[in-house]
Amino acid sequence: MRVLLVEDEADIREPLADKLRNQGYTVDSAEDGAAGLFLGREYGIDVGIVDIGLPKLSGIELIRELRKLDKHFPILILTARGNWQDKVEGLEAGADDYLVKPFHVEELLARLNALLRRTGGWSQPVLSGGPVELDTRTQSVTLHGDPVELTAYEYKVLEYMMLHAGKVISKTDLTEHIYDQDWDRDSNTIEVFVRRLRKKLDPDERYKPIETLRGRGYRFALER
Amino acid sequence: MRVLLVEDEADIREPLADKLRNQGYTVDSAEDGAAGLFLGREYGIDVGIVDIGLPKLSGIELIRELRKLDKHFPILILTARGNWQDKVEGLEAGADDYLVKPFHVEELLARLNALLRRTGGWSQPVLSGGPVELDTRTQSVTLHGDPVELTAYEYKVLEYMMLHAGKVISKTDLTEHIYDQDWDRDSNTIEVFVRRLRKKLDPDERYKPIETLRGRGYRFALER
DNA sequence: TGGTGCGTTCAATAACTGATCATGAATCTC
DNA sequence: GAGATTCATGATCAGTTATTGAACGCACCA
Repeated sequence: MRVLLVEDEADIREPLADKLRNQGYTVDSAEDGAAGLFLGREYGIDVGIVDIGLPKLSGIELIRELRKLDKHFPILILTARGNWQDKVEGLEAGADDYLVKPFHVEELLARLNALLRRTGGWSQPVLSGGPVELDTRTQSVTLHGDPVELTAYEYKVLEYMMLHAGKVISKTDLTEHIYDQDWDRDSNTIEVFVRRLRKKLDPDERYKPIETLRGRGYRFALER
Repeated sequence: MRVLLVEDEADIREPLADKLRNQGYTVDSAEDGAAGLFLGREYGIDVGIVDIGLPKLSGIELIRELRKLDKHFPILILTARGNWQDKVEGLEAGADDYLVKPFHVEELLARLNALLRRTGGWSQPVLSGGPVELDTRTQSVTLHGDPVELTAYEYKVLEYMMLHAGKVISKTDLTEHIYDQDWDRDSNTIEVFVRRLRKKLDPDERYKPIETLRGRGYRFALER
């Protein structure tokens, strides 16, 4: 899950980004609207958190621009206390929910989850495909009901694949959704993770949960 | 268990806060409604004790604001003798119980416990996971039915983990919920507590009640 | 005032994980 | 079918993170 966080106050942005990463999200953060727009356009963002009062390009304008670019990931806006006009304007511009500052990080997380669930990002908290089940709440994975130990990155790769089960996922998609910054193109890290996942999820090579589509990417089998 | 205590009279607030800490609660106290609102929104509060007659923002307003922010932790209000309107208004605003001043600390504690039990703050008074059981009422822990002696902080760590059994709990989560002020320290205190807990709860390393998720945190095993 | 308990800190080691490399297999292009 | 791409795979490495035993120091109590 890749989050775009656009907030000018470092005191809010940094700890929030930390917390989000902590929760397993991949975070792109920007301190002004222009940078936010760039990130939102360049990367495959899954959900946005946007402060309304931003330098360079206001949050409202940022959202309008993103929507104009056909970027329809859900957006949660942050508004200062009492500025309810901002809130209304933001929602009209295409935001999906709002939160009044100051807020507690826990609250934002709850809202974010609710938003993702509502908009179908996480349609269900438990994703399943054949014998493998992934619970996004506990970040745990089971194979035939038995727990499977995954490392942080293995989990991220699998989560993204299962979230888009049945769809072809290119390696750049994966890298983009999994790493905070851009990454070396000529590294086979993803292949290695896929290899490890296959080994853990299908040791006998019977279910083949992850197909390879040469030249295009991978696909997580829908059902079996 | 983190309590938000909002009371302007220091003569009542301070000893009460002490007593609560004494009982194992983590206490955030504020002397006016505005500060209370800030704390209530900033921290992950589990239960609130709010005086109705507060400066800056009345107890009633405070409760309304908190509820508006989707903060649904149970709240116990304190009202002056005879002001039964306050009581009614408070309950209407979203409080869950009330206590008339002056009161005995013991009485408040009893009410608080009853409230927590009733509202499911402690969904159950006894949390269990595998061979270990934790009774929040007596703050006692048993392993296979045999009592286990824990220090105050060991207990807090365990309680928080068991309250969120199955979920990944980062070390920052733990520090935030366990210490009154979240001072970010770059120390390994949490690791040490986890170590001591493991030693006491699973001396033979057979049940592994506390899993480590490297880079992510810890997880208390759901069942075994 | 000396002892005890407990939270914290320190330091050394152990374990893990993400990245990389090297090599071989599969598939595509011409 | 030869050569080029792309992917698979096992091994290894270096940096990070967790574990662990011990010691420290403060508060409390007798």
